[in-house]
Amino acid sequence: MVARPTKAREVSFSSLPLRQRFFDRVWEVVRRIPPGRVTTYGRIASDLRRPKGVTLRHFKASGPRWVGQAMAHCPPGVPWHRVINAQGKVSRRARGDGHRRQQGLLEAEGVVFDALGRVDFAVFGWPKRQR
DNA sequence: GAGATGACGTCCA
DNA sequence: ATGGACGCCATCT
Repeated sequence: MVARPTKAREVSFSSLPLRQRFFDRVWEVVRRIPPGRVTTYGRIASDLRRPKGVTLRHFKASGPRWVGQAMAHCPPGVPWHRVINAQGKVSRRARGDGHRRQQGLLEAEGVVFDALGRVDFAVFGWPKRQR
């Protein structure tokens, strides 16, 4: 899949955007996260295979954000709420209050947030952190 | 078409 | 600990 120059709207049906392919892979991973566990955008990105044509540097810098984009466009049935940021917190949305709902869903699954709104990855992280 | 913006992470003061 | 700048670029205004 060669990254073809996207001339504004000419790509509507020419091919499934590279982005869509990547999103599919992300959702596949997120679906495997068990209830009551959480993982991070960066962890998912680094676990996924880097798309061809994307430099390591680029992927490292943008991968996590692409995962975030994938979460923003999740199809029904994907436990998007189990993905949080590397600081152990629920990421605030630029608009809306989805992050509140997210924390609520996690707490309903037994995930505990400390006073600073952080989750202990040693307890709730997925995959389970080895030590 | 130009400019701003991200459901992030890392580094440095 | 924590606050701010930066990288990177596809989308959205």
